[in-house]
Order: sequence, then structure tokens, then C-alpha cells
Amino acid sequence: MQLSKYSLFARDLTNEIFSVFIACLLIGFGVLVGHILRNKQKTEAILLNQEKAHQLDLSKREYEVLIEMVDGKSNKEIAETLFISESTVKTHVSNLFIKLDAKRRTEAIHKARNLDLI
Amino acid sequence: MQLSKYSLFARDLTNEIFSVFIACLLIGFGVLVGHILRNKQKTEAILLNQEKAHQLDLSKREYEVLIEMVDGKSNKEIAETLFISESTVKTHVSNLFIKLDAKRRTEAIHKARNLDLI
DNA sequence: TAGGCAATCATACTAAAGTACCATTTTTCA
DNA sequence: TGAAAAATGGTACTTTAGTATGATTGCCTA
Repeated sequence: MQLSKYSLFARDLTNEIFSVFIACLLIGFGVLVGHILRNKQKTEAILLNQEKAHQLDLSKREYEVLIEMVDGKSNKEIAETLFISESTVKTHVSNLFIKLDAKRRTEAIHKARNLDLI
Repeated sequence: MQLSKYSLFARDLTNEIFSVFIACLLIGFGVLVGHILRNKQKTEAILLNQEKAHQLDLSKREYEVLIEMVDGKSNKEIAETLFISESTVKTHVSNLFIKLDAKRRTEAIHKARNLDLI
């Protein structure tokens, strides 16, 4: 009888621990699902932007320069970030102006925002 | 005997449904926790920005110049829009740089966006 | 009413941005 | 594999942006 009681208790404890364990797993799974769903949106947004960028015929490098430009960096800083010369940055920026139909970098930034490129 | 079997089955089914229900609750709780943790940072950042925005103490004219600047206009164009000289625009812009802690207008635009000023 | 502040404008200057043109190397792809 | 596109970079130049400084006017308020 005592043994039976003990074993019953032990089984209950085991069950309890098991349940808590499962519960933790499920909660963790929920957090993970939320994380994945969040990142999916972000990734899709980036893909969408790249699609749009492609439609505007922006090259990969031009798009990268655009991103840095939006961040408020100078040509020199962009050059340092992308490991290219300021000269090359100016070339990319000029091409961006043509493709975005902008006269200045501030106008280019504004238009890029309106086009949901960034 | 049959009844007993049925009732046992019914109890198992109830338990099963209950378990699934609890599992869903736990997963939902996990998603919620992830969501809350994610937004906590964002909310804190916004509160911090609103405080900063208030401390920035931009004058009416400076704010107006900022808006035009964000629109991608040149100093000359801003001057024409606000019916003031380009010289005055430059003064306001310089003051904006000090208050926003920016070196360039693109950086000022970027910081203003982050501060939810525009 | 004197002092502070916002707004205005000017001049003179330096720094950065932007244009035009050309050239070379890499990548891509039909 | 050969042509096209992309990426890189240089020089020389013009334009715009940004800094420094000083000055005037009008408005609010302690």
C-alpha cells in the first residue's frame, strides 16, 4: 500500500514535470512561430523592394549606395563603407539620379521613399 | 461493458480536446510574449524620441524649413517656397544641424525621421 | 523699458556634391 | 567565347551646401 502510494506520487510528479516541460516547449514554439512570421514579413519586404529596384533597373551596387545615402552618409563615408572610391560612389549616385529622376540626393531619397524602395 | 468502454472513450476524447486547447493557449501565450518583448524596445525608443523632440525646441520657421528639406528641395527652392532669402534658409538649416546633431542635410533628414519629427 | 529671442539678410569663405567624359576591368549570359 | 552590362576609377570642372560672422528689425515679457 505504501509502495503503491509512493509509486503513484512518483508517477504524478513525473507527469507534472513532463507537463511543465511540454508547456515550456509549446510556449517556446509560440515564440519561435512569432519570430518566424515576423522575419518572413521583413524578408518579403526586402524581396519586394529588390523587385521594385529591379523594375527601376537599379543595379545591386546602385541600390546599396542608395541605402547608405538614405542613412545620411556622405559620398566619402559611403565609399569607406562599401570599400570603393569616392569617384565610383559619385558614378553610382549620378546613375541613381537619372533612374529616379532626381536633381539632388535629398530628392532621390524622397522619391525612393515614395516608391517604397526603402 | 460497452457503456464502460464508451465512457472511457468519451473521457479520453474530452481529455484530448482539453489538452489541445491548453496547448493552443500556451502557443498563443508564447507568440504574445514574443510580441510584447519585441514591442517593448520599440515603445521605449519612441518615448525617448518624443522626449528628445521636446527638448530640441525647434522654432516654427526651423520646422517649416525642415519639412521642405525632407521634401528634397534645395535651399533656393525652400527660399522661394517660404518667401525668404536663401541666406535665411541657410541660417535655419545650420541651426537645425546643431539641434539635430547632424553634419549634412541628409543626416538631418534621417535623424528627424527617427525622432518622428516628420 | 531694457533684454532676450526669433526671424531676417548679407558677405566671404571652405567643403561637399554633382556633371561630363573617358578608360579599364569583371561579370554575366546568350 | 564574345559581346553587353556592371563595376570601378580618374580628371577637371561647375554648382550647391555649409560655416562664420555680423547686423537689423520686431515682438514678447520680466
